[in-house]
Amino acid sequence: MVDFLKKYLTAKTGLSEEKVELWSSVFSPRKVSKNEYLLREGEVCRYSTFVCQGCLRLYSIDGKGREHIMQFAPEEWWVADAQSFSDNTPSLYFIDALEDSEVMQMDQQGQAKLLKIVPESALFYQSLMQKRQAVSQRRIATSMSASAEERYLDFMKTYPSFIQRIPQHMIASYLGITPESLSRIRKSVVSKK
Amino acid sequence: MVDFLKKYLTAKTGLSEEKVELWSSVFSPRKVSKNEYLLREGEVCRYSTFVCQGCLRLYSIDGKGREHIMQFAPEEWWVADAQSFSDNTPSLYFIDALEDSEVMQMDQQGQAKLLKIVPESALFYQSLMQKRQAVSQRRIATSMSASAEERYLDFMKTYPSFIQRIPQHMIASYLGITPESLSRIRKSVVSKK
DNA sequence: CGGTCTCTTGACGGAGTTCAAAGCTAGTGG
DNA sequence: CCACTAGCTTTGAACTCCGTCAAGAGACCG
Repeated sequence: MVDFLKKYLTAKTGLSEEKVELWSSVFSPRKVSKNEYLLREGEVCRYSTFVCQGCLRLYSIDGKGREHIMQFAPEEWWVADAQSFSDNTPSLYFIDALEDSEVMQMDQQGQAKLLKIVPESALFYQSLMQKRQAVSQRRIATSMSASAEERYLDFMKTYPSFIQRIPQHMIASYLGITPESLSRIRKSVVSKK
Repeated sequence: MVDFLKKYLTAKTGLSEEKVELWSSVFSPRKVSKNEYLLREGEVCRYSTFVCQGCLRLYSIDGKGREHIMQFAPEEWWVADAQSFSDNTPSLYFIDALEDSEVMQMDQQGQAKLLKIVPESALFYQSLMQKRQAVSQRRIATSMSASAEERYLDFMKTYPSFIQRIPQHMIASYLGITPESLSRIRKSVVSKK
């Protein structure tokens, strides 16, 4: 579990073994079983979470009680409500596990300590944040310009591995459509081929 | 123009006069006339821009030739394609001026220099980035859960000052609806009151 | 097995788009 | 300083995509 994180950090940052060792030392392993929550709306997000095994999701629930999935997080993904994590403000989001999962978690003190002992980490997290922002921007543009079918095809192309293991109705929620619509879209996509 | 930036930095960061002086020293003033471009799709975004006077917009153009506005930037706002700016990759976006404007710009070298001479700036930009991300997340959730009318009312509540000076069809573009729809929504909102 | 959760299918309705045209407004040049 | 044009906003009518509601078929788990 720790090894998975170390391997990831080495691959992504190219830092020395000692640095990677220090970096991963601020994380604690944790097992999360399916349907277990890591964060609920109204709570403060205490951890930045790295997924070693399994799959999590980040989502909100709107005024009409409907779920809207913002992010899926399988192996090698990070999840947190960054705003809540760094400002200690109550989160608007939920995080839970779609499968039995193994994760590594860092709290705020850990983050602060990490910045001191491995200053390079700041750059890494900044670039991570930037990529996340780029994805969000793209998603906004797509939700405005593309039809439900185009969005589904785009999703399949971008995250082909997600199709296998994530339930249809959750993909629908991510795409901003109903499960019924997604079912019809899939049918029509297949028949077109 | 420089003074406007200094005043802003002092208010936002509470740093000393000398630090603010150093900070603003990495910026260059620039006048942008209405409809002038600061960035086009395919170009690298060379500057992080702070608006002192006027109003800019950040938008994309989709495959069908339609504009989708991602952000308006009046006084005291920052605009840039952060991804392109830091990675030197071609941007997917356009930035242009809705009004004759005065801005302060910092390039990558300036940013690097700034980090050395005013380390506190890193925290500031990180938090800026985080807020931007929070706004994007919220916008995604809203675009999935709310009707066009709800989105318009939400926009009016969140950015009341924009209504006065930004053309309707651009607000429609920001909201992801057609100008015709926005016109009808406005009519119905007025008649309800 | 039995019950719950997930996916599919059908019929219908409604929010928003598209296309077309007409009024308004504001900027420009003579 | 007025006249003219180009762009912005409004309005109408027809259409379309997707949501809603309802019901049935599978699949998974205790």
